[in-house]
Amino acid sequence: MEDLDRQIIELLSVDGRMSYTDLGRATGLSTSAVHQRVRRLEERGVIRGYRAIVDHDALGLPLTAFISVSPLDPAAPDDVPERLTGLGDLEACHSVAGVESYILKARVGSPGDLEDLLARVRAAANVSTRTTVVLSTPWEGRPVPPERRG
Amino acid sequence: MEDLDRQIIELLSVDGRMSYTDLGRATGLSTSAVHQRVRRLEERGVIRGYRAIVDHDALGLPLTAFISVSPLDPAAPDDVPERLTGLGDLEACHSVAGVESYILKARVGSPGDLEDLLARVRAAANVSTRTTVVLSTPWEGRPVPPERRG
DNA sequence: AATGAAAGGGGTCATTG
DNA sequence: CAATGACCCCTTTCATT
Repeated sequence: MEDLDRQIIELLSVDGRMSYTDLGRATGLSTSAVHQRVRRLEERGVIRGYRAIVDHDALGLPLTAFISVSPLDPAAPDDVPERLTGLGDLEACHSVAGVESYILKARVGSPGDLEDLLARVRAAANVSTRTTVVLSTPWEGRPVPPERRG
Repeated sequence: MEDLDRQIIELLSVDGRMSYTDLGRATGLSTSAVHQRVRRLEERGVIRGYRAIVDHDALGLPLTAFISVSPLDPAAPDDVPERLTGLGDLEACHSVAGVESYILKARVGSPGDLEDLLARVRAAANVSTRTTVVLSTPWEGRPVPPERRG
């Protein structure tokens, strides 16, 4: 990973809509050179896409929760992620090393919606759940800068 | 929140670099109408920014972990988030209702880096930690669609 | 609040070094 | 792999409704 690529990634992590012209000015490359590098980063899967960062409160989804999941039948084949896909309200699904098997991140509108979601999760994947409600989020989604080599 | 705004937000959540022209085509609005709406969504703070989504493996940060944090001195003023800001490697900090006080999300390069980070977290905020290592991430950062009204 | 037009700048590609 | 130049499309603004 070249230094120029890391610079470009860092800039696009902070402002995903920055123009190739501005990226060029910031990196000392021409517009088309930057464009070429970005295309290659996208093709290689280093840059996976671009997203608008949205305020969940404004969207009517003020309640965030982490749901830890344990399969009830340890003998059953583990297809929990597949069963939870398309359930809605779930932003992430991590397989973890710990007491439980998965950690889910949920965004809902109200405690009632969370109650509904938990019922749907348990039913869809045959699991028990342990839920941790988020009270506030001092910071989130902060881009972790790419590793620098000495 | 109007339906057109929700449509625009959904489109920009999936492709944060979509052009105003394409947004117009997708929503049936003129380019300038879309542009005006996006500007207002940004000004109101509904759209908080745009980010490139980056593959952490490719950046040399293949190890993700959730760190649950408990203050050692419950009498001390709670400024954990401030103390952890700028520590690096931390992507998020949530204040939570549960046995522990905070959940942190970390991205590091190796178990050794995680060990270092945990020491820094404990020292900086005077806390004990409980860490859950992520083994794999079936999905993450999936945009939760804005609430639809019946 | 949306439209359409006009002016300027950026994206895109082929070519060259 | 980067730079240049040309062309086209998009962005941006403004007057109009």
